[in-house]
Amino acid sequence: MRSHTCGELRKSHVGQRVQLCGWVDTVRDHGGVIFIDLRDRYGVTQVIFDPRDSQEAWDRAQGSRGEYVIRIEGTVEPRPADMANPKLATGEIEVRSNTITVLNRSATPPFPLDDEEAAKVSEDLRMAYRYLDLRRPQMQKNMRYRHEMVQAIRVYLDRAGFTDIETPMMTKSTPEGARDYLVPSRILPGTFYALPQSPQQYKQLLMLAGFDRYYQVARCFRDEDLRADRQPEFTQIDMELSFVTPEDIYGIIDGLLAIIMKAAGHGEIALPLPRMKYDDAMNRFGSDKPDVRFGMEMTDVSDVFAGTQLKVFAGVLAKGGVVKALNAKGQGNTSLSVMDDWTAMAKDAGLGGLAYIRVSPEGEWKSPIAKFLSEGERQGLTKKLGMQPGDLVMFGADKLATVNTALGRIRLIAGEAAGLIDPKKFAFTWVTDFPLFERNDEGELQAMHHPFTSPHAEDLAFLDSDPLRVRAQAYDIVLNGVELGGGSIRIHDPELQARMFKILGIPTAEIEDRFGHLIRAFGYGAPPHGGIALGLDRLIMLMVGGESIRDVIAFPKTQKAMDLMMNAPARVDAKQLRDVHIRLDLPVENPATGPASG
RNA sequence: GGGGACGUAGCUCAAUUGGUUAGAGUACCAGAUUGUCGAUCUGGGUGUUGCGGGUUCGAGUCCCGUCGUCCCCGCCA
Repeated sequence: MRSHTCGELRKSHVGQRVQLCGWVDTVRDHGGVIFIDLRDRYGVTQVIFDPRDSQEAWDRAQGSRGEYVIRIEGTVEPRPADMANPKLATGEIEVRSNTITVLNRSATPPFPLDDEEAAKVSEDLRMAYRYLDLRRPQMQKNMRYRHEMVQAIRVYLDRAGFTDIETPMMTKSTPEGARDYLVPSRILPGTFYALPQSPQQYKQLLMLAGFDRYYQVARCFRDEDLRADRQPEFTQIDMELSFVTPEDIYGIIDGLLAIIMKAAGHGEIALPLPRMKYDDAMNRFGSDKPDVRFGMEMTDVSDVFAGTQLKVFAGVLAKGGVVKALNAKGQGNTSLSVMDDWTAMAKDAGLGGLAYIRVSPEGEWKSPIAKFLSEGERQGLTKKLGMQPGDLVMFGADKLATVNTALGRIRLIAGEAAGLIDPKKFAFTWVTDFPLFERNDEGELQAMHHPFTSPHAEDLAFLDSDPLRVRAQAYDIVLNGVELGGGSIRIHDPELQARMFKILGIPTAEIEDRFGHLIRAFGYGAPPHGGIALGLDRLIMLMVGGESIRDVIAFPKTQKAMDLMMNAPARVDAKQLRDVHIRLDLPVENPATGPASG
């Protein structure tokens, strides 16, 4: 139907007879001559209709409206030099047309389809008409980027000897971790499949099967609450390798990320990517996914306050807590109302409050705590924090973990407020040596990563005596404060795996029921192996500078996990429920509300 | 589950202390217009103020409930 796309005609095509197809972007009717900007995913070309060329074509052009689908035939002509449009790649030419076919008409779109206007439109409307939203150049670009990056990843991994293997979407629920999406079985009444939270066990079994290097662009499902960077279904670049150390994984991912940065047009990055131990990440940045685009690290000032008159700090230190500080350089003029907001945030994060000192340009310390500070403490703080006139210093005092987390959050918003975060910068870091276990709310041990994660060999001695001290061979890759992915070296020894389950307090019968297949498999010669999974949506989001992974997913869900275009989830027929042996037990208060079937 | 922001024309927004017929830009429709490219000019308001209830002489505005979207906390091995 077409000889060219709407993005490719140049001066070199002048004189050629061409056929173009696309959507009407705009119609400019001058009474005589009519201009139509014709758009497809490749670009925009100006088409000119003159009644002297063809009255019939002119009539149809005049009747065309935005988003009509048309096909035109015409001759490529140069534009007079002063009428070229530098905003268009095709701006030096136009197509003089005497033939136009309206392939399809369009209703008036419910919102403007140009990027600038659409950015202001409420997101629910864009989602309800996602197919129109996707017509916008920005969304076309995002989807195209996504495609190109996945292509680059596949080529890279193929060359590195990886095999792409699909694993089941209908699998078995594993009660740890996230809530599962369940699929009822019709054939076996009362039983359910679960959609995979990740292909974790399958990929480990593939190592056992001898597939050496596996990868998959894997869809994963987690029934948890949504965020800007979390969707109930998302995509991972999932991989697993046999006979590897963490170094091997770092090397492969470093190379992969370098390729992706290049494919996204962000140039070369220095390799190897920087690394940081988990403890350092927590102590310096207060996060296991530190944003290392800027400094403003935490400093432990407990020693400065060793004999302090300040009761709050003294009390914390007496109980074995710490006092840590952030110096927001040059932010001494931060308003009290902002400080109130940040204090509320600190309290929300578990601190009793947020002590702070605003240093005036003259060097005067303006602070509710200033009068309690001794000269020695003043000097100690000045020296240790490099305090200068105009600085803002904030303190957190509590248990180490609480202070770290709370000040870590304050660091991010204070850094943002101070304009320290360069949105064009890409700062990667590995975070290594995660703890193997953590305590949950009930005080029980649970696996920080997952129960198949291998402990550090040198920490094995503490596995029973001091499990919280045991480090895992687990690692995350972080970009600009976003967790891009994580993985670990797995346990391949069935005895150690059984020991892990025991330490985690999983009863023997339950181990057999939930993991018996895995332990049995590991009894048949499991190679040492490890892997990693990268969140593809987050990666693409960061590469295209998006605010949310919804920007890089063609058909995302809302915060209530609804698809506003399909109207999913929806009710189903009683017969469908009977087939899968399900009887509904709905809350009584408002049975009429909720998503209607449709 | 909790905290916060928002909901008025197709879209983005305005509307004084609760006060007359709810406006503007844009889109849309009609007409004019032969070099525009955010075309221009003239004319046209197309509205269940998300929904339900309440207070009031009178509600877009106040109160209660509810629905929806977004951000954050919890949650996400």
